[in-house]
Amino acid sequence: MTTPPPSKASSPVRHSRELLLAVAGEIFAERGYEAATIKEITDRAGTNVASINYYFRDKLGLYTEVLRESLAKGRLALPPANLPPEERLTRYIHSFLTKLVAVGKPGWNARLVIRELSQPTAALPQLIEEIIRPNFMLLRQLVSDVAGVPVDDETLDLMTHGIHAQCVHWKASRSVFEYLWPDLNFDEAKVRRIAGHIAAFSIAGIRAIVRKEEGVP
Amino acid sequence: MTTPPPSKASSPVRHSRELLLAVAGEIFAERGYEAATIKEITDRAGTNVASINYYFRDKLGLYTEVLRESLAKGRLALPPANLPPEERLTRYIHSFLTKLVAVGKPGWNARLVIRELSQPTAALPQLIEEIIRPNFMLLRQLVSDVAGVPVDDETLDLMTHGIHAQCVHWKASRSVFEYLWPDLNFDEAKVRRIAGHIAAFSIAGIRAIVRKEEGVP
Amino acid sequence: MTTPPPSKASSPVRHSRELLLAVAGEIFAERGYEAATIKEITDRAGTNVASINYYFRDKLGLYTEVLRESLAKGRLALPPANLPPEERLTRYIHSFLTKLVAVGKPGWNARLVIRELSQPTAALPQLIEEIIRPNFMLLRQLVSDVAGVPVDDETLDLMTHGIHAQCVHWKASRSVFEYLWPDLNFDEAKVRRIAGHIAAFSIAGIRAIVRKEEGVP
Amino acid sequence: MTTPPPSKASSPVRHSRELLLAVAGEIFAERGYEAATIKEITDRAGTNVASINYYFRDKLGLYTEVLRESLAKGRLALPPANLPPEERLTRYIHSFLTKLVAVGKPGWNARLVIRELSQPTAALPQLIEEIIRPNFMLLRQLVSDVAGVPVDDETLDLMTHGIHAQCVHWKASRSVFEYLWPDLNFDEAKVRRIAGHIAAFSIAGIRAIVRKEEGVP
DNA sequence: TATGAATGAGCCTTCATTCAT
DNA sequence: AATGAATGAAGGCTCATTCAT
Repeated sequence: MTTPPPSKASSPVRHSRELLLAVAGEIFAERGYEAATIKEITDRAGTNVASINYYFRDKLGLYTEVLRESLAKGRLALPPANLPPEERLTRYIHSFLTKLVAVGKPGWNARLVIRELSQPTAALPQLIEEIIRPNFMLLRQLVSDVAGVPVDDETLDLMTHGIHAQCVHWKASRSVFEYLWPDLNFDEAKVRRIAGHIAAFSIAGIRAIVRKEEGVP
Repeated sequence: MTTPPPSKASSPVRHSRELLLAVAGEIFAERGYEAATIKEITDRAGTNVASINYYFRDKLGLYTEVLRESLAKGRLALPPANLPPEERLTRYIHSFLTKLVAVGKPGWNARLVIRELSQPTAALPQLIEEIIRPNFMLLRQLVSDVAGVPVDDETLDLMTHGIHAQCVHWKASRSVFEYLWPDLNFDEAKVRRIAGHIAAFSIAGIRAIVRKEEGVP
Repeated sequence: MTTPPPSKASSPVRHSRELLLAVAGEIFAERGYEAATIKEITDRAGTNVASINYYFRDKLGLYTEVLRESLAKGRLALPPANLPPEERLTRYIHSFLTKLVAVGKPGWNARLVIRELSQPTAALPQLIEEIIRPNFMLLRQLVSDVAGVPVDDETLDLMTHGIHAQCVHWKASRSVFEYLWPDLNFDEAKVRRIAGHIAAFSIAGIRAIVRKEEGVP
Repeated sequence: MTTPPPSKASSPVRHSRELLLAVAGEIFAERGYEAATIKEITDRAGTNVASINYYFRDKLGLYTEVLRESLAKGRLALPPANLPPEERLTRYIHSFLTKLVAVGKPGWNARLVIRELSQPTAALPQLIEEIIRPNFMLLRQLVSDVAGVPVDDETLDLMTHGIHAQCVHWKASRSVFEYLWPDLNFDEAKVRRIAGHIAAFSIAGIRAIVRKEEGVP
């Protein structure tokens, strides 16, 4: 067989390949895996349909590669450890939300991930292991810190899910927002407002749940 | 054009049509509109591909009809007005959650709706107007009642979104749960537990937000 | 089997059948046999698709019946024998032309025949035997009378074809006329003008041919 | 869109494309647009149904291209100007007739054009502008020359139509000839005989009409 | 390194036809 | 006397994939 093309090496000129990935990201996010056609992708990238086979073996190979690029950008970092827990949680929520919806970001990274959740492909496990679970564990730790006292696992999970859900919602339901509130745009002030709200709302929630668990009336 | 077959009339024998709708619901929810094939649908329903044309004109007509049936089942009702606000909110959350994830329900109704959100078709506006907005307004009223005092619109919206998000999450992220916690099953006790948690968590959140708005330390 | 429906009997009420024939005539002439659909025919006639099977066995049966009705209307008669030959020929041409293009006639009878010629079906032989050949023989006789002297068969045929062609042309090329001369309409005066022209033109042609055959310089 | 394959360039190897066009010409002429199937065309050409999409986008694209090729072959030229008008007209008729029916020619070019007239598609206007009108104007000029004196427009048109009709008739009614005179074949002698007849017949007609217009008894 | 040419497989749709009622 | 329900067959079209160059 012919020598397959380099898969990761940083060769000097990999123009077409990069271009294909960028274009494919947009189109997969826009149309979904099934509805996207490699013809549209290669047309918009200015290459031949055969280039997909050349660079990525097939359509699924292209999709997988696109998704992997999204993953790399989806990981979140913990805020500085020296801050108070509430502040750390607030900052985490803010950076999560920023990654999801802030203007100026290429929106398709997150949209692709959202779509994968409602219409999983073979790539789902990798997605979960590489970003969803790690991010969840981070958030779980922050929630635990805010609680301040040991909380049983199930309760901790429930609270973490709740906060996670409140963030993801703004991306997942975007089509509804665009329909119901066409003027809504996620500039920096708006993102800060929402993040602040979720944090305050949830911190109160955490405290209440903890108090109840401890039997405090 | 002649009148194809009746669209709503309760004639005594409409076996094939009903069957097709049920089967199509499952398959559309499972695979998505694009990936679903009418051949698979008609095979599983034991009819001929031409039956789609006969009953629903084409694939999109079938999908539209399926979605419409889901809509009819998606509307929620307000809990009894004589209960205290917190209890009413709790009950609303519980019935919402039940509709979304409870075992024994044909899960595809809600899954279809979730999917529409991440991959909207022309049917989205109808979906929004007929169930999403009405349900949102109901929940918004309940939140307002729990707050007890007038709250500005934006804050009220944010709180409502937060609660809504915490509920929907359990359906929207189901594929993740099935992967991470394969044993998780939404029996009645589990649903009650989750609903109770969301309610307690959120009621505390609402109160905190309200206090903060009022300038109470 | 069930008793087939009466095929020719003048039963009191044969509404649907008549209607189907009329509608089918228009549609077959308009679209051609292949492109016409029995659904469109039955829709426009207000009956069920199965009615075709009931009355005419199948699509071809319907077409055949329609064509036969056209045939019955396509036969021409000889003008009175006591007129001079030139006058008889002129009148024949006029009545032929009238049948073909005159306003007020349901145009599809002739159009159907024209179409059959360029796209013959199994019905062609019947069409030829029942109207084309008889009409041709009539015209041939008139040409012979105008010639006045015996003419060899081939020449007689050529002349007859020529006159026939000049008449049919106005129907066969109608789509071209409608495009090039949109205002052209075949009212009585116009038809008379054209018929008069063809007659005069052809009578001169016949005489010239005859003279040449006779060796007259 | 990308540039599909080149449409006119004379690349060295365009085997499949040419073959498809030739085969399609025959089949469209034989069956008509509706009744022709791309499967039959590609089978006979030894290619895959998808090749139609590759080369011509779809069935209509193929048909359009086939018709365009026919157009290019349908234009007639004026006979040498130094000949007497009668001789020029005779030659024109002969070359027209040759193009229409002479043996050895791929008969489908003209048959396709005839068919377009009785069953017009969207391609009709182009057909008229590119060959019918130009040819008509040529013939009209020749008729005018034979007349020798100015003739009013309507009369000139009528005479031109008459001659045109006499020629086209041999192609348009071919199915009738094949039925009534199975032995008839259009060898060179026969075509010459017919052309000579039409010319002589029509020249006499022209002269007679002109005389009548001038009031000569 | 990259692509033009070509195709197999499969999908949606249409349509004439049938049959029980 | 007529039709509602249903379907087999086939058609056009699309699309991912391959392979020689």
